[in-house]
Amino acid sequence: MEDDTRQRLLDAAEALFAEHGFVETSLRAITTRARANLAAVHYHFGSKDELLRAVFTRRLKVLNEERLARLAALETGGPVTVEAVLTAFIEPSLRLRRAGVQGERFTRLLGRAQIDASEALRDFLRDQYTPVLERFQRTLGRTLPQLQPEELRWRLYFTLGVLSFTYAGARLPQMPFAARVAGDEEWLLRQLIQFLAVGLRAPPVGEKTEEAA
Amino acid sequence: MEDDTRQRLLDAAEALFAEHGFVETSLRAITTRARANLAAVHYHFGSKDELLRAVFTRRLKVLNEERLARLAALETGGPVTVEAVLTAFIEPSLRLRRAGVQGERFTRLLGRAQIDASEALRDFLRDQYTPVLERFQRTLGRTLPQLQPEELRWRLYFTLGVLSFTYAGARLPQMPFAARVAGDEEWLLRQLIQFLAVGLRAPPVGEKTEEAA
DNA sequence: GCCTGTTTCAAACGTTTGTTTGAATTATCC
DNA sequence: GGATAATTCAAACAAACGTTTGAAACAGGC
Repeated sequence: MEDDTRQRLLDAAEALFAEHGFVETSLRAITTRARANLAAVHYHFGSKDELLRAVFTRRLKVLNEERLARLAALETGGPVTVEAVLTAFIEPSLRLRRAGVQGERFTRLLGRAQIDASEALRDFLRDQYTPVLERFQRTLGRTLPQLQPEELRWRLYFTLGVLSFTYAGARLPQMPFAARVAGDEEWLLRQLIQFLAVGLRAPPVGEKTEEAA
Repeated sequence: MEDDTRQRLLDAAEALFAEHGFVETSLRAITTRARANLAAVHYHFGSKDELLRAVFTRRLKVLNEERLARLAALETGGPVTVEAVLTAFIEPSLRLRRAGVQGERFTRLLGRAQIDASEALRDFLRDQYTPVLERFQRTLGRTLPQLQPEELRWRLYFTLGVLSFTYAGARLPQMPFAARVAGDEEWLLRQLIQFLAVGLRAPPVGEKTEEAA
């Protein structure tokens, strides 16, 4: 059981980072939860920052590879719908949620990181995300040729905003959440795709399209 | 110049909290930037937490009151479009951005807080947001009677996700941001409303509506 | 059984944090 | 202008943090 401690540290860190954030989580809280010694973090990972990166690497690599594979598979066929592209991007992460409480914690951490992330982590995440986001944008642009590149980028930005916010599980007053999300990812996926697909497909703004009644 | 220091502290805290987050910002950094003594924070506000609340209160109160006033004004007339409701909610905050660098910092802080917020701040924000969100939901529900309450709530949730993400200014690889947002809030407003309005208006899911080609 | 490398452990390190204190300074009023 | 209150200031406080250390415990190979 040499790297059993390693896994327990990753699990504990993942849970606590997702729940309380990176800086608010102390190494003592992590090692206590993992039933490990305080120095174990530095022995196995070197520093707190590298522990955080390890938490991301463990799941993000396979996640984004699956996304890329799905997007690539789409383009071998004929024309592609917006819904299919969205599904290729969202479903892998949603499947992670379905897989268990640890996966759900990770997606929460992932959503948080998009806004929360400190300087150092941002570079790391950028390296991880750049390939899949560029591919995502390219595929989507081919499906929606009527959009100017800049307009497409903004709508992609909004899309990622919805996903980050939802994954992060931002608790809002009177909002659904706790009751619905747990164990009902199919409903959530359909809601997400329905909302995002029509938004992406909306006619370009150009001039003002409509206004108050 | 008794409460001049107070204002300078609020400005400095607002800027630093928005840029680096609450916990990552030390009182020493704040007081240095505000050209005030370290103890000034406790003299004027009592604690770091209360300083944060004061930063929010200063602008959030008038912001949400303006939103409520606009929504109320809408309902005096006849039928209301989704675009009008969205404008009533978004425009006041976007006007804050337009007003100057301090307003932009505040919206960034506001967007961050929706995800970042610690336990204590969450309760505070809930109290501030509950009235306007309930009103928002009620008005929107009347405009979109075909949506089940739960479906409406989710789409509202997605909407707030887009806004929080955009205000927070989450920097993504290859994403637009720096170039566009500054000084071009009209374009951003139209983009937001175009994207969100069609999403809110999308037909209810009920059964699956479409799938991969 | 001994040796070598890996892993764990308790203890301490130096910083930084939010907060408190009490005196010094400045403003306000009569 | 002297008394009174409001504000500023330098200095120190205890607590918590990430990190380091060096010895103890354990592992597997020969």
